[in-house]
Amino acid sequence: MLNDMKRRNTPTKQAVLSVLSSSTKAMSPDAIKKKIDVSIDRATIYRVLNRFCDDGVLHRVVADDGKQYFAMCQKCDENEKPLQHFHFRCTHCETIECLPLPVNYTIAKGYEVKNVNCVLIGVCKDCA
Amino acid sequence: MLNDMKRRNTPTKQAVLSVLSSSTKAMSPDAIKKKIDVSIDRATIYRVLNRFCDDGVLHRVVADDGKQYFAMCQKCDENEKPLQHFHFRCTHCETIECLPLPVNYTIAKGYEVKNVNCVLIGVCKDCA
DNA sequence: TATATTAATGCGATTATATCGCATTAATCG
DNA sequence: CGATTAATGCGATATAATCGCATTAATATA
Ligand SMILES: [Mn+2]
Ligand SMILES: [Mn+2]
Ligand SMILES: [Zn+2]
Ligand SMILES: [Zn+2]
Repeated sequence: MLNDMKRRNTPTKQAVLSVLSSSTKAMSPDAIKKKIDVSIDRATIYRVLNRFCDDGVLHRVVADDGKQYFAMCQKCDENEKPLQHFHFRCTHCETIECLPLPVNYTIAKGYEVKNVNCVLIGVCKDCA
Repeated sequence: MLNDMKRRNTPTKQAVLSVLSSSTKAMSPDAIKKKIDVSIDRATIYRVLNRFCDDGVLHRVVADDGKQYFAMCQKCDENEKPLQHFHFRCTHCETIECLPLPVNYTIAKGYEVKNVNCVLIGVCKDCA
């Protein structure tokens, strides 16, 4: 937990985590909502996802379609930094996946990189 | 020109190009609009920018704020592919710049990368 | 130069994503 | 059980971007 606010365990949070942990892909709030049987308010979904990101449970990718996608963090527990990796958006099956491909860069002196948001766009191996 | 549709030369297009060619940064449609003296409709700005992207005159970056930014293409004339490079969004001065830093990746076999959208987020050298 | 063609524009409406305020509900703890 | 307050539902709101359509004007042609 990066945030010290007390969190409560709720069915909504459990359901969201359940959906994302059983997915190999990053998912949009709407796609997550659709995967949950019971009706959950849109605003609640967003708030749950944002809190999980704050807490380092999930990470967020903004794709080139301007939308947010969420996925489980792998190395986020432990005090390790979350692994910065590329994402892949397949224009055919319209999915976004976390690639096991770290983002490497050698940036000019003076810049301070705090975060990255990197998406490769094309056709995934399942659709090729 | 990647597109064979006949384009007409208009004051709006000239103004947009003038603004972007005198900027080292990628700019949002709204920022571009503000830099132009005469009033131009929002929809027109978007259409002009989209056409320029289609024609390979400009390229588009979607930042992690979900917004679109536009910048001149360097290697887009000629029949060369446009250079795929990282961008940098400074959270302090709120600008987005094209970095002279190519995006390199070795992706698993089967994937076909058609485009990239890569943004590094942090504090730029002018703000550090 | 005058006229025809149609790309480009202005304007309003529309779509879509995401957030916010506030009253209510319910998780947690003593 | 009762108190505290995090979490939720609902409606309103903010913002980005696009679309339909009538009008304007850039360009080509006579
Ligand atoms: Mn990821
Ligand atoms: Mn660029
Ligand atoms: Zn695919
Ligand atoms: Zn800066």
